[in-house]
Amino acid sequence: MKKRQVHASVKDEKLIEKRRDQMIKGAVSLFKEKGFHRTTTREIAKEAGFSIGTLYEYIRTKEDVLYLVCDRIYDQVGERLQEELDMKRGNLESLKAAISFYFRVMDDMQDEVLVMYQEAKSLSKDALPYVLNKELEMVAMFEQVIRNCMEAEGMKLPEQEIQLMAHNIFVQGQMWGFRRWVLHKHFKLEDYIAGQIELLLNGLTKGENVKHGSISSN
Amino acid sequence: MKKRQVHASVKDEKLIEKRRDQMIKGAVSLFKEKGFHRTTTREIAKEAGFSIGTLYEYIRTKEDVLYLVCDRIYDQVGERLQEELDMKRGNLESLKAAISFYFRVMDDMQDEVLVMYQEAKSLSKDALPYVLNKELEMVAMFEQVIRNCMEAEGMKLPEQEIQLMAHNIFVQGQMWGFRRWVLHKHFKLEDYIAGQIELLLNGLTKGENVKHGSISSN
Amino acid sequence: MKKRQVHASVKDEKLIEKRRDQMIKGAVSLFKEKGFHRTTTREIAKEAGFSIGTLYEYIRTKEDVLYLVCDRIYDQVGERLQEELDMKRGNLESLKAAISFYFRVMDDMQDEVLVMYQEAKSLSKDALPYVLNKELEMVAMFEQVIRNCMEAEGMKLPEQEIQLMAHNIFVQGQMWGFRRWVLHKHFKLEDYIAGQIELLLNGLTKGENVKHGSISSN
Amino acid sequence: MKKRQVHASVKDEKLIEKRRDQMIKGAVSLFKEKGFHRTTTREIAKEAGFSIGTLYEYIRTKEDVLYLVCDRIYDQVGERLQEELDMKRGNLESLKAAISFYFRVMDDMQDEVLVMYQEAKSLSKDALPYVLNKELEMVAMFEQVIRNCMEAEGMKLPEQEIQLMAHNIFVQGQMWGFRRWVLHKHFKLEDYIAGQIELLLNGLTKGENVKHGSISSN
DNA sequence: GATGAATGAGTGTTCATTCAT
DNA sequence: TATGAATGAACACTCATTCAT
Repeated sequence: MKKRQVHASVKDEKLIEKRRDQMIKGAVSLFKEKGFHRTTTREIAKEAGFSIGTLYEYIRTKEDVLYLVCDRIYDQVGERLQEELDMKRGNLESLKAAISFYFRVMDDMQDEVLVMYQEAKSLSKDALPYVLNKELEMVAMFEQVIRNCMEAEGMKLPEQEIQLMAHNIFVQGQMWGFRRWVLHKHFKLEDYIAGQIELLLNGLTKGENVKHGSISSN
Repeated sequence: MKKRQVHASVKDEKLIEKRRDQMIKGAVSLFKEKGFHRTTTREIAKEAGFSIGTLYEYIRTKEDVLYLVCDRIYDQVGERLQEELDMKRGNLESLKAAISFYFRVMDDMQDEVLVMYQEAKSLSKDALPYVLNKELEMVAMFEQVIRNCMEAEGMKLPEQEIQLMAHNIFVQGQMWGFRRWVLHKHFKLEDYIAGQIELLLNGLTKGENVKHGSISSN
Repeated sequence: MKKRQVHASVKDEKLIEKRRDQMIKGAVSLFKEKGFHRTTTREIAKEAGFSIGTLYEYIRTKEDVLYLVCDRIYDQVGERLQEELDMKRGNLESLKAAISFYFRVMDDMQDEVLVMYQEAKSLSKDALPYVLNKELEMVAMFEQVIRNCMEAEGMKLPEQEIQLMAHNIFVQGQMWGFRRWVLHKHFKLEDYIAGQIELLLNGLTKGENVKHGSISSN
Repeated sequence: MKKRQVHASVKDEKLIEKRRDQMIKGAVSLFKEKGFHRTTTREIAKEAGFSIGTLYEYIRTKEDVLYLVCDRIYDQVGERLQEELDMKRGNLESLKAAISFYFRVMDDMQDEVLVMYQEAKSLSKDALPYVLNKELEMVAMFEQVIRNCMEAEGMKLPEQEIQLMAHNIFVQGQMWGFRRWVLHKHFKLEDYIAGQIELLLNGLTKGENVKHGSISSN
């Protein structure tokens, strides 16, 4: 899916990049605090460090800011995840590592993810599919990791359950951000990661040594 | 946590109940379509079947409508779930039944849940805790079901993992609604329920016959 | 051509009529002074005697005000002219009377006509044809008066010249308003009327006694 | 009346001339399409072929552009008319020729005239008199042609009617442009010219052969 | 209790103009 | 002399809320 272009009146590409960086950074911080709708374009401009007129040299509508924010966040998460996955071979260990890495990224980008998560629905019918597609790509990455893992470990899981597991991993990563109000009270990141991996994978390791020894029947 | 009172100028309690029913019904339908911020109070009044003046006889601010909506939805979900749980004894089967029932309720109330999910963050700092608390109560209900189940089946799971699993169940129920754009393309409700139960519980049933036979180590 | 409806949020037709009267009166005065584009909606509201919010209860866009103004002016001019024409039989005298009457109306409504004349072009592609059509109707009224006159007096003029003469009369009426900066310096209304009638009709009265005796070939 | 000077930062007179030519050409085309107020300075600069910064090296305000445009148009019309009149002796034939020539010029410069006609009112109180004065000069030229004609043909017309006739000629020329939406549907330029000349002059030719034989009493 | 006209602070967006490079 | 990024005052329009009837 081709990247949706956001129009800028300014020509200098380097400058556009720089200004949009400022803009996105400011916007994320404001959106986190008060949400997209309660944030004014003037506030975004001010937070970014320039005037309202300048803001509109780099976007066409307020919604463009939201799109830019979502686009940026997905790119960053996606890139970091891709890098990690490229390095691994694809056995059970690397699945765990991928999940762990992803959860850490989500922890790292909590604010951004929370914003995107809550505000993405405000994107226009035009921009939304592009953003949703990025989600699917990330889910697909997890699917592939799971498949590689299954093969390496000689396991089998119905295709639908692989998809479901991938979705679950993806959502649980976000969950650490958007349910922080409760989760962070009861879990440290390490515990959350360990716990979720345990819950996700204990079925896969049935009959083997359960690493964290957390479940024992009888 | 005591119920937050929404002020009404009108005295007749029966009337208040009736008017708020109309209001909530209309609001849910509008919020679903365009979100809380893009819906005007006039539209809510019109959809509810009375004038803007009358609307303000039963609420003080627009946000009150959102609160009323969220409150109502949680109450409905909570009540239905409680009823179901009261009927069961608490073994593995009833855990599965509870999850299944909860997922079906979420499917049934998809629109409402989606709305609440996306708009709850717009609640004031005053109203939000009350609503979040309702979430916690529901999560706690699942925790209890899981604990009952563990005991009945003679299993053990660390307290943290029980909490985590309860959260996962809760979020996966919502997920069926808020990720419908992709999930409904690949899963029928029955498959989704079966698949999630499988993934959630396969670790608990290690060594037993796996019902859906979906996992087999070499 | 059916009347273009301007949307009002307010229901009470009497009130709409009253408020729009205020609005049009204020707008004409402002448009005359600074033109449509340099007049702000707030100024219109203020001049009309109510708030900006109230203004927008009776129109949808600023352009609606212009349309309302143009519509009203044409209606008034048209009605007054029609009344006059209905009373006359249609000989040369009544043609003169009609021209004279029309010029007086234009003098009376100078401000309005000037405004309409200069700002009508700012109407949307949607509203313009409706207004232009009203012009044509008025021109057609003059055509008919001329034709009646020709017949009554036993004269003949090619159809095209009748049309042209009607256009000329129409424009010369407006001209008294939009070229007032020069005409009013050199002519009193009476002189302007007498002079134009003389110039318009001297050809028709060739060979008869020329009433104002203004032309005499050696 | 001395020419109003428009300030330029640039010194090179040749360059100023060249840039303003570009500017005026672009502006006329834009004003014609969307009017003065709806045209932005950026658009003018772009259409002229240089940057917004450069535009402001040759003018001080947007209104200067309008003034420059109006000035240029009047100069062109005036010059062409003067040339024509200088060649004629001043009898009835040359009056007709002058009118005919003027109407053709107005047809030729329709766009420019329309623009000027509709937008001149947007000139500042400062610039307007200068432009209006140019109109008066042109009207005066017609007055003189008429007077010459009267004398040459041994006719008499009161001074006021000469002035009026001159105004009428002037306005009828513009009318061909600003009422084109209706006139061009019913008249070819030739017919319009012939018709108007007929109507304008038939009174003057009473008792002679009426060229187009269009009027006959009894 | 019900109505809906009135209000005006607030919002997204534009655009003439400036000035450092 | 030419450029175009930056500015911010100004604008059209919206909408939650009030209150007289």
